[in-house]
Parts: sequence; structure tokens; C-alpha cells
Amino acid sequence: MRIASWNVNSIKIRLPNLLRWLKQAEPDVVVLQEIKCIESGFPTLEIEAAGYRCAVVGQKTYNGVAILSRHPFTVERRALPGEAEDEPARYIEAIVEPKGINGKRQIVRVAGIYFPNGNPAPGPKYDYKLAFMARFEAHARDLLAFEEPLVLGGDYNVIPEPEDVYNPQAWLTDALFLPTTRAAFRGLMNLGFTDAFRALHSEVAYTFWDYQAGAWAKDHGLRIDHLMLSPQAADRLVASGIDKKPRDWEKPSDHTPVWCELKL
DNA sequence: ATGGTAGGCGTCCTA
Repeated sequence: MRIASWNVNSIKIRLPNLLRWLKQAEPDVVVLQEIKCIESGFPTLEIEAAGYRCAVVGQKTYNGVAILSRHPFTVERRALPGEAEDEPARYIEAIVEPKGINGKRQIVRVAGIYFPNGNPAPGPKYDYKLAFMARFEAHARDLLAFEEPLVLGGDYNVIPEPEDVYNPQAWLTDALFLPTTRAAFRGLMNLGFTDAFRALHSEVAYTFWDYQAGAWAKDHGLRIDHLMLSPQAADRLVASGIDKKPRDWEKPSDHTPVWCELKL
């Protein structure tokens, strides 16, 4: 079971790249962020033709998340607990149920999350980021109680450690790297989650390169897209990676996919 | 050198 996360920065612009990547990477489940459209504008037919069912939590112009899956799934949540109807579209959660081997039922719960950027900090946007992270942590704690394979994937907009940014000194006051942000992220991790990429890789690696200032050419990147695994998922982790190729294609997203493989 | 780029029901806002 291969599960991936990708901030596509507009599904309309990125559809050709998404279809190309689905074909070559063959993920079972993908969570997308920043689709930037409402559900009726989502290219469901094209993605279904590629073999994936879709669920969309849409929003015009900004944000928006989706889950794609080759296996049957049911959507469990379309927002975090306690969020209002008009809250930005940043969360989707589903239970994926692949065909069992020997008739054995095996499920994996997958959440797709688009955390607030939070800049400029301090300010109301940063306050919102921290409030979102607190709401998310409370829900993640509840989900852990199910003791099931669980993957929380998305654009966390958090640089966890200095080695996850090309120039930590330049990012000390940024909302993605402030001590308060990193502490909130650690609080979440310390509930018992495993970073699927870092668990298997010690090398420097990034998932995002800004469009500006030749960041991609100079490899000035950040690692801000993460797949967090519950203990039951971490026990099944056999591989993970960051697929840099799509960042080098025509009309790229500024993010590239992160993925993990679970032996269910 | 305080710039630069991308996307969107867009002449600004977000990232």
C-alpha cells in the first residue's frame, strides 16, 4: 500500500503533471493540498479514468484538499472537530479498505491536511496557525486511541529541524521555523507518531522549492510535507521517499510528492 | 542586490 501527499498548487493547472505522476509512481492513495477549486471544478472524470476514486473538500481560489484512492474508501471527516462550516478547506479523512488477502479485513485511515502558512509572524495569521495545530493535535490524539494503521499526510508548513532547510539562519523568524511552531510540531509527534521519511532516511532532503530566486536550481528547499504514522502504521513501514522528478517538469508545483509504502 | 514567481471568478491576496 503506497500512500503519498502532494501540494499541487491548483489542480486545474497541475492535472497533466498529476496524471503523469500517477502513471509512473502508481500510488494506492494520494492526498492533495491547495487544489484551489470547489468540488464541481475538480477533474474527477480524468482522475477516475486513471483508476482513482476521488473525494474533495473544495474552496474557491484558496486551499482545498482531496483524497484519491485505487481502493474503496469512505470519507469520515471533511473538517477538524469544532470547525465551522465556512472554515477554510484544509482537512479530509477517510478509511481505505483494500481487498483483503485470505478474506482478512485490513483498513488504513488516511487524513489529508493543509496546515496554515502562518506568515507574517507574529500576527493574526500566526495565531490561526497555532490554533489549527492545537485543534489538529487534539484530534490526532483521539485517532491514536483507535490503535489502527493511520497516516496523517499533508503540507504541514513546518520545518521540523535545521537540516530540513537550506539556510536555517535565514528562516529563524519565519512562521514555518519559529521555535513555537517547532514545539507545536514536536508535541504532535510526541503523541507517538513516526515521520515516515525521516524514519528511513538520514540525508538532507526537501519537498518544497520556492518559484522565486532560482530556488530549485540552487537547491534552496524546505522539507515541510510530511507523512506521520501511528505506531500500527509505523510497524508496517517498508519504504519511503521524496519524488523530486515532478519539480523539474514543465509547469511544476512548488512542492513535490512525499510517499511511503506500508506492508498491510 | 529587500529583488524574484506562480495562481486565481485577480487591478490584490496568498504563498
